[in-house]
Amino acid sequence: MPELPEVETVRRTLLEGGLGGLAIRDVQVRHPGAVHWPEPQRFAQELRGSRIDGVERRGKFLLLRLGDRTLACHLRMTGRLWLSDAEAELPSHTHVVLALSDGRELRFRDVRRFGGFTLLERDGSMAPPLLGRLGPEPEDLGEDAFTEGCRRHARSPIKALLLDQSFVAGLGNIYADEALHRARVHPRRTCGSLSKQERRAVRLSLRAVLRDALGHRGTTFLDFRDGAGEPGAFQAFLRVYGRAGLPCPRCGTPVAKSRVAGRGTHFCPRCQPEGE
DNA sequence: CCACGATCCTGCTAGC
DNA sequence: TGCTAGCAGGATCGTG
Repeated sequence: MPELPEVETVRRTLLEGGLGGLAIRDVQVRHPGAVHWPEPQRFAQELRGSRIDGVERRGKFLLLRLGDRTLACHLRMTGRLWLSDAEAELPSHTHVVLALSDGRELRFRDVRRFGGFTLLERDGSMAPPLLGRLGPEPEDLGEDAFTEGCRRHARSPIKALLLDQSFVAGLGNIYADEALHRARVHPRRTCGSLSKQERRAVRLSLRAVLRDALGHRGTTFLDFRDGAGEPGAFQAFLRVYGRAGLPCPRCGTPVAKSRVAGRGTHFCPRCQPEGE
């Protein structure tokens, strides 16, 4: 499940692969559900001939700058976006293919079909609603904003707040669990119950775990591949996510798993006590 | 406004 | 061994 470090790794590898400056020569929409706006025919028509001036990221959105327009892509659960030789076999579930001016292709594949593209209109309308109300990047999440978020959602578990993209952009299930473990805060603790020190620990842990994960080019738990088709390496450094029953690397207590905020949630019952 | 459950989708796997 | 029910979850929508 691509989160901030994975999407940023895709962005960097697409640029390293030379995507910047190429033009889109042709557009093939093989599954219409992968194009959220506009209708596939107009989508293809409008992209044809556009030059890719840059590749940016905001939260978990990849943003391809095309002159005065922007093509937004969200990978959701299983989306992949990568540069490929046109001759390479087309994998199953490849929903969109952009033929590029150097003969290669930018391909989008998404087994679970949750992800896809939105072409942002020049006037800013028809952006994915979320894109307009994304919270700050984790690096820019300050103490005051964190405190305010905890006040507004005082009765929610802290994990739910971390997953709320309008509070902070880019976190998903893996890094929410990992950050809370580093901060020694139980995922079910309510936002309103956190002390100033605990809020600070969570906020700084977010930055730390995302920085470490980016340094290892993201986590490949099942599906993730970067813009060159390569997996990440951070899965070897996960402390709780996907490690139910295995020893906590800090204290040796078996990692527990339960449901918090409707999500599978991993934590160390000793390092992250639920009470207090 | 806020909290939470259902929903989408397909592949994997635990369990019978 | 083979089948199936349940699980995985990011974001949205509807309900209370």
